[in-house]
Order: sequence, then C-alpha cells, then structure tokens
Amino acid sequence: MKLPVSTEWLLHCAASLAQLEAGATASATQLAQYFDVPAAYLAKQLQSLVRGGVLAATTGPRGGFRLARDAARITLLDIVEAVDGASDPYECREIRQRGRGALSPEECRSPCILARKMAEAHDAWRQSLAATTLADIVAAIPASAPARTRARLTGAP
Amino acid sequence: MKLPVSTEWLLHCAASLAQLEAGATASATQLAQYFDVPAAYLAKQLQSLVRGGVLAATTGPRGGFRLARDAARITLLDIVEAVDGASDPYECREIRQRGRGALSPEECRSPCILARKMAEAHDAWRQSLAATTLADIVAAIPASAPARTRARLTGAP
DNA sequence: GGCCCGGTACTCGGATACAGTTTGTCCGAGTCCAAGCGG
DNA sequence: CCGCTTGGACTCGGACAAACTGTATCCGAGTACCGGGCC
Repeated sequence: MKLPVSTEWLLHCAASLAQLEAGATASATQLAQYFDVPAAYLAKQLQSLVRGGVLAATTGPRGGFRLARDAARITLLDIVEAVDGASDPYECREIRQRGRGALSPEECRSPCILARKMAEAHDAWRQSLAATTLADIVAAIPASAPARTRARLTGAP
Repeated sequence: MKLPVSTEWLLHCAASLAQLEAGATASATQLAQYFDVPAAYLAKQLQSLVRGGVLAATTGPRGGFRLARDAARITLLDIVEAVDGASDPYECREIRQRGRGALSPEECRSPCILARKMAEAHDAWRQSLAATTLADIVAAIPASAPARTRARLTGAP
C-alpha cells in the first residue's frame, strides 16, 4: 500500500490555493515553481482534482486553478480520493468461493467477515481525513503566511 | 493506494490456520489448493508472515506453517503489516522546504500539519485493524466450520 | 526381534523473469489580452 | 479620439514513453520419515 508522491504535492497545492483571495487563480507553472516539481506532471495531476470537483480551472491568460468551493467545504479526504481514487484498497475477490474449500452460495449471503473488517478500517481512515478541512489547515498556520504565499506564488522576488 | 491481492490470500490463510488444532501445520501446497491460487507465489508471501513473526514454518515431511502464537494474540494489523509493510503510505518529503516558497528551517521545527493529519488517519486505520484478532474471526464463523476446514485442508475428498 | 543406516520424498527459502501502475514528458485546442488599423 | 480586428502569448487538456513495485515462476538447501540391512 503506497500513496503516490503527487498526493503530497496536491495537498500542498490545495492548501496554497486556499490562502489566495477569493476568486484569484494560480497557474500550474506557478505552483510547480513554488514547490520545485515537474510542471507538466503537476498539471496532469491537477486535472484529477478538477475532475473530482475540488478545483476549478480557467484557461487563457490570467487563468489557472482555484478552489471549486469554500475552503471550509473541502476536506482532506476530497483531495486524497480525487488524486488516488475512492476505491477501498482492499478488494474482496470472494476467495472463499473458490478452490477445494469453496463455500456454498447460501453461506456467502453475508459478506466475508474479513472484508467487512478491512472496510471498517478504511472507513475509520476516511472519517479521520474527512474531519479536517482546508480552512482548518489555513487556520493552523501563522497569520502572516498567506500574504507571503501569495507574493511568492505570483512570482515577485 | 492499493493493497496487493495477496493480502486477501494471507488473511484467509491465517484465518484457516487459526482453525487448526494447536500444533498442527498446513503446507503451502495445501493452502494453495484450498484457495485455488498459485502455490509458488503463495509460498513466497507466506514467508513474509514468517519474517513478520506471525507464522512459524517447519521444513520436511509433515512440515508446513502454523501460527507463531495464540490466535488471540494475532491481530489483523499484524498480518497486513507483515505482508504490505508497516510504513505510512503517505511519505512527507518536506516539500515545504523546496522551491520558491521554501520555508526557513526554523519554521519547520514542528512537522508539517498535513503530514500530521495524514499520520493521524493512518493511526486510525491501524487501530481499527488492531482491534480484531484471529480469535475474534474464528468466533464469528459457524461452530461447524473448523472441522470442515481441517478436513478439506488436509486433502480428504 | 531390535537398532542403525541410507535413500527418498517432501518441506521451506531465496534468486530469477513478466506485467501493470506510477511517474514523467510532449504537443495540440481554446481563450483572453493587447496592440494596430480604420473610421 | 473610439471601436473593431487581428495577432500573439498564455492557459489547460489529453495523448504518448520510461521506471518502479507487484505478480508469477523456478530451482536449490534442509529435514523428517520409511525401508532395508546388520547385530
């Protein structure tokens, strides 16, 4: 089980976008320079967030990415699942119905107890991530940070 | 984020071994036939559980795998982490210290808030899995199952 | 008959190929801004 | 001087290759059992 590296990038990107003024945008190039990561690949991953409804993108000059809705309405889970997919990492393939020890279909009416326990753990993980919003993140950093972030994102030295 | 398919195999293998009489063993071949999975690959993965201290292996005829300790002392987390590794799927690479928006080292004394939230979620997942033992699994299945499992594992038609 | 010895078959264990996903890169479609031209 | 047109540059979006982890397989090392031979 391993999360892509881009997950970290996008979490930080979203947190940075949350520090912008309402309506302001940042381009993929600006974000890539801000974090020193491959611009093209970052752009590709940002599209995942757009598809996931977390970010909104506008093309053309002065365009870029911005949060699709208020920072208080975007949870860390939204971001992670948009990047990495929302499927349970544990996939029950009904192994109990195969091979020499196959169970009869009647015995498999209720889902496998192991799959259920794994799903519960996944839910615990999801709930933990869903408990934090981008607004919480912004509130946790120093009050002077947003102004600096905005300045450095737009490119002024 | 995706868990290997073998995770399901080994969870079921461990659950089956927990249904054996104390001291009894089952070989990789028997388990593979029981679940209809590639025997060689299953054997390789069972080694992970041996290295993780979950199973004990004895070579030679009548040999095979058995639980390394009492089923009540083996949690699902022990198995999953033995197979898949115990590292946090989210790896903080301190992206905040790189690029144009790099923070000063003093500001990075405390760990990144995002990494902390992700670690909390991982802990919630771990705790959920650690709450269930193999003994709990065995207790949840019908009382008649262990006898049948033993019969079908050993190969009697 | 009991004990020792050797062969055999079965077990795990690690080293070795194949495939799918993640990572990284590229170029094209669309759009807004700005300058230049005409009225 | 003002408005329209046209060019340009900048943006995202999807299509196209390399690298790494997970998947699958094989053969070798070791060990307990079983049969035969010897005392």
